[in-house]
Amino acid sequence: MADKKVRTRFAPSPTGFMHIGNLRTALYAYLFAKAEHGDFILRIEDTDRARYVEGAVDFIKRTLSAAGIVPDEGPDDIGGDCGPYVQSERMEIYKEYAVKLVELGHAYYCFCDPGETHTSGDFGGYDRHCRDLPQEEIDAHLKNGDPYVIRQKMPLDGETTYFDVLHGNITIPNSELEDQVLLKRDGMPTYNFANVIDDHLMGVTHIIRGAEFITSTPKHVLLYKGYGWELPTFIHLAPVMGKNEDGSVSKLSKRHGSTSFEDLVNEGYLPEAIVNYVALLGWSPKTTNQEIFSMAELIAAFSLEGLSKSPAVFDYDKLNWVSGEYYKAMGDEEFAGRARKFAGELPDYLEAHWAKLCSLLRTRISHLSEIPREIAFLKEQPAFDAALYTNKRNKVTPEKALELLPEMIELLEQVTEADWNNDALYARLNAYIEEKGLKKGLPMWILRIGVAGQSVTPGGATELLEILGRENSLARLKKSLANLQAL
RNA sequence: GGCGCCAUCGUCAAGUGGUUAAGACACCGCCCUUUCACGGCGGGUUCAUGGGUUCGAAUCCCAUUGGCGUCACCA
Repeated sequence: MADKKVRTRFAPSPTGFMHIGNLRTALYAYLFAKAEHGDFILRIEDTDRARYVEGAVDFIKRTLSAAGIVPDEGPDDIGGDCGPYVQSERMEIYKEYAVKLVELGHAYYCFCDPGETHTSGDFGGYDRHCRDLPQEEIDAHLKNGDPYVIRQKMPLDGETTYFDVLHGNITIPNSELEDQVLLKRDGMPTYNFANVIDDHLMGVTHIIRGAEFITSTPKHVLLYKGYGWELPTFIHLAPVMGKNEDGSVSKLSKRHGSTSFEDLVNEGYLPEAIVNYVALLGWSPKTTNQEIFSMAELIAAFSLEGLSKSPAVFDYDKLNWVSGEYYKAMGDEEFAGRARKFAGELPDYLEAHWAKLCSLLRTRISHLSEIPREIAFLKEQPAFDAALYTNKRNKVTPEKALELLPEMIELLEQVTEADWNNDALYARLNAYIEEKGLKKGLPMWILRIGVAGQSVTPGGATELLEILGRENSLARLKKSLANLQAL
């Protein structure tokens, strides 16, 4: 038999932000669909009126778009043949199918008040009070317009088994299954019901979702069977974890830091880099050791076999590395443009040398929000300890600094404004170094510390001199010398 | 607690009965170098524990332990 066209879906509830775990689920569903030349559907599961967040649907669409995940079908302008793609707009459909399931004998009306206790001793769930109500009683309630819910009629014994691509056969005793509500008192379906109806009606062939649904899937399976529908293929993804202060791990959440796509973008991580990293969290390519992937490359490399069934810990170190790789591969001009708004207010001399500064920053930064810290010393010369003039390899000591700094200041004062650039300064200093028979690292170190005031800097001595400008540099050096002499 | 899922370096992971147990991040060392970074080279650390099965087990089975999930008119 010819394989049906693959259709996957991402079905978020509109809660206002895109958690990294959700982003990964969406990404895998998208990658699989595209790898199989199938369709990827976006469906909004907004059946919980209490949790609805205004504008959340647009937010989800914008986020997916920024991440490069493009739905083939979905709400509003996205369109498609299986709409509407927002569950709150499909209420008549759920009602119709719920009633149908009652007729099929796999569901029943329940008139119990939600406030009443209806649990039985050894069984934790609903006590099935209304499961076998006489038909006349049901009709009377209905005729009377009494509020009701529709519950699923679970098998009382036996077990339910289904196949999961990652986990193999999963079997749950039916005694664990509650007669769950399918249609709520307000007419809205529950997740467990709407999900099945929509996945079937929308022709979803592969359900890719989080592992938290493993134990509720038998309920879904019973629903499919109740209607006589073909089962989709299930793929339950292991969760994304975060590392706690004490070294333990738990499901990734706010307390682990920035854990939404939006947060990460705001911190200056490239969307492509985030997607790249997240793809590798719980999946690895089968035929390559490649680490850096474009979306097209991910699609080409993706297969279900590469999915991991154990939880993965979100690692900022590796994200930083991936992100750094993207910036290293980026052109100077594009980097300068993206980086500018992270730098804040800049004095004129830095504004003038922004391009140059960025070329130094680009290879030593993992995300853009590191920039203010990296360039703070350029805005204002930090106070520093003379001990910074100490470097073993270059034989640098504060005494040496005291000796050479005056000479170098004198030499630099002879350089004109017009010649004040990296190459000319370097040539000038080099001549001085050769004349004195010094090791290059010695005076350069002293100069760099003197002008920067900190041990680690983006760029070497002459590069910093150029960026700071003649006047500023000389002022800084003189100040550093004065401090040194005062000791 | 019942039920279920998971278990290879600190982290992401390859591995599907016979390997010196890949690779990447991080870490350490060396080289390069006007610092750091980049780049190059090298290094240490891993099969949770205990039983089986087998000539042989990270790979199969069982138990233990641990982690996680789930038990809503939330999704």
